[in-house]
Amino acid sequence: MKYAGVIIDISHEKVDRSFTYRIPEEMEKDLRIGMVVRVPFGRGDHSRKGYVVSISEESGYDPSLVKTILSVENSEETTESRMIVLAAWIRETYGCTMIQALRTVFPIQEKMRNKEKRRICLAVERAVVEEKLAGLSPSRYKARIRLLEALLAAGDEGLDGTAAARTLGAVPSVTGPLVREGLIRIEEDNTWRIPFDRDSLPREMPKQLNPEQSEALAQILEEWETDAPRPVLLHGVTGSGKTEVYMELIRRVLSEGKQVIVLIPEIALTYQTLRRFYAQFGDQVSVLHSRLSAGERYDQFRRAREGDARIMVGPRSALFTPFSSLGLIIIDEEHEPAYASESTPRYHARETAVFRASEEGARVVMGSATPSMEAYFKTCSGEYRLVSLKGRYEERALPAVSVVDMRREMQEGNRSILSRTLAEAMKTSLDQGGQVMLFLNRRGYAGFVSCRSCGYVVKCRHCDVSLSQHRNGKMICHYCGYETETPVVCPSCGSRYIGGFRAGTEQVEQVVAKAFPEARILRMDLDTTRAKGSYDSILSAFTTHSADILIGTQMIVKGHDFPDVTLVGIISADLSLNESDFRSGERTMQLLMQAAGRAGRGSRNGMAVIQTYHPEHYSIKAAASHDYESFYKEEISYRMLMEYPPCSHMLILHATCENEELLQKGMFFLRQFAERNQDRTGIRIIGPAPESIGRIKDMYRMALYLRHPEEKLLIRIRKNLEKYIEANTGFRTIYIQYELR
DNA sequence: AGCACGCCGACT
DNA sequence: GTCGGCGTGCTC
Repeated sequence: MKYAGVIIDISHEKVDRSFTYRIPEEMEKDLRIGMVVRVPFGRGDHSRKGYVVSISEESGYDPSLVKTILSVENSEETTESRMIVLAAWIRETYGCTMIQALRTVFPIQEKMRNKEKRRICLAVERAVVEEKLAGLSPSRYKARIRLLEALLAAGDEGLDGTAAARTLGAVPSVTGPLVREGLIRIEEDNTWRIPFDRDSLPREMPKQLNPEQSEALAQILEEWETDAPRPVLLHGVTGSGKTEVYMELIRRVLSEGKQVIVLIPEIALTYQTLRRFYAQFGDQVSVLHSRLSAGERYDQFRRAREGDARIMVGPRSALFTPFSSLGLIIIDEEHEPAYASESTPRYHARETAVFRASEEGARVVMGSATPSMEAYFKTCSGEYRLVSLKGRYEERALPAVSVVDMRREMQEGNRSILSRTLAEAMKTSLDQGGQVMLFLNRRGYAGFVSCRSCGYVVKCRHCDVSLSQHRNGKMICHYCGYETETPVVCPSCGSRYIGGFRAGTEQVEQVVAKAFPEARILRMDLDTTRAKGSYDSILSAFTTHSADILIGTQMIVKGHDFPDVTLVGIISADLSLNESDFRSGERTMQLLMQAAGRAGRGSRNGMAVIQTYHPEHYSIKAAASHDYESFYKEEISYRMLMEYPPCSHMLILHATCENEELLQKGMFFLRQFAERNQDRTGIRIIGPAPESIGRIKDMYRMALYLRHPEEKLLIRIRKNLEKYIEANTGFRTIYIQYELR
């Protein structure tokens, strides 16, 4: 006997979960997830529409109470059913409950529920209502009086149907008689708001593609002509004009009558991206971002569903736009970590986009100047098609990059954060009226220990990642849990100048202020941008040249163009290079290339200075010579050797618990459970180890890593783990998330 | 959401 | 008593 999990198509929170139904034998063969069925529901066994969200052998509910599916309503694919299939895939691949997956795919839950967003309005003159009110017995018609009085107070606007039902008890048994009497009217709201000011946005004609761009376009179209078009990776240096190629592709897809999703990595870029797309495509463009109100988000999804919008621009979540005939998904800056969700389900937008596209017969084009190892790896295996866009737009030269060896600075007696090369370059730039950006490529907290004389970094002997310094003086590996004492002298050269490496923006600001007392300095980090609007005000102050030097973290290198910037200084490439993460080399290369790309965007040529204790490292050399391919070759051999993704796959169990001891015990059992699968499957287990931030808000955090070349096998092991955790009450207070990479 | 059930005041 | 409005809880 087979059973189906069905979500009832009633818009209400309390039935927002799946109900088990028996599948009649004759349906067993054809029933699929996402299909619309009719099921008996509630006391009266009223026949209702429902969506099949799961199919299983067990009922998981008292079988004597389980009812049977009446019929298949619609075996055709609808937009909604396709989104349910997508949710089922997310659940299967990344590990979460169906409800969590559905919430991800239909992110505007509350508003989805009020499908017929109703308003209750008065249907007659106020005087008539007042007269009626006076005639009603106050003790008998409490609910009606309450409603009518509220309507009188509300005026022409009327009341929101759902809100009135909740606060005033305006349920059908109350409104029904009043509607029949003709006193009130229930209206459906049918206008939607546009979450941006259309009139402020300029319009422009399509730009002519240059020969490079035309060639790239031709290659992509050639791929699209094949029987099974592969996802395309458009690899083009910053400023090579990838957006123009996207525009041309979009124009073609629109002319086929299909729709387009444009993914961008973060909100900060939304407005300027929207501007460019609106200029070309006008009202067909819609946006989504997290600052929209629930109502605005809902309206954008509805505009998409009803064909009013045909291009959706937005972050990760825009991937779930309910287009009926999706033709193309564009993923801009494909390598950005923002595409990986950090909450359950931890889906990756790139993979999810490829899945959605393959289900719906759409194409995927992703672009980057510094592709992720994952995407580039897939172009090498032939799974994706690589299209390169060489040469910078309008022939602007890439900035000259010089790498400064900080060990040498130290030996020659300069112990300042600023090398002599950087200080001189800053002086020259400022003297010539240019602006300077100083970049701290730090992602939060860097706890590594290194030697300032020789550059030695304390690393894990098993995992080849940096160890992190803990409060108790121990050094810990965040992958395998390996522990060692913090060295007092450098094990490599014997120097005493070994210790935690810390450089904050404030510290840099002080040093710079001392060295360049006349320069106007702006600092941009989490502290200075906490207040609302300060982000934009700092950036615009710098754009208008009311400051000479901008010091900041990651946030200063994204998006904005500063034409007067002639020098970009990277204070220490080691900050990201020595992060305790196997991606540190990749991230460093990306950040450095991006930062260097900020210089010389205007008419003047730019220059970048990278300070480091590892001038020989391939990530730094590649960034300095703008040579992605040679970086890729080095990095992929490291990933291959260490069996890190994309050469192998990794299932990460993130566990959180208030009780540290219980957490450790639980993780120990999970490791044991995994070990029982080890001989048969050959998975490699690392950890458990504390997460890089071992405690947040009094919750302890640990991770366990399982590696295997086969993604499918890890998914199977995850399912077994889920069952094991479910069956053991000891895990009740431990919150576990899965991440698959 | 929509239905049943149970409570409570009003009226035969 | 009992009728009917009204609040509450449940639905595989």
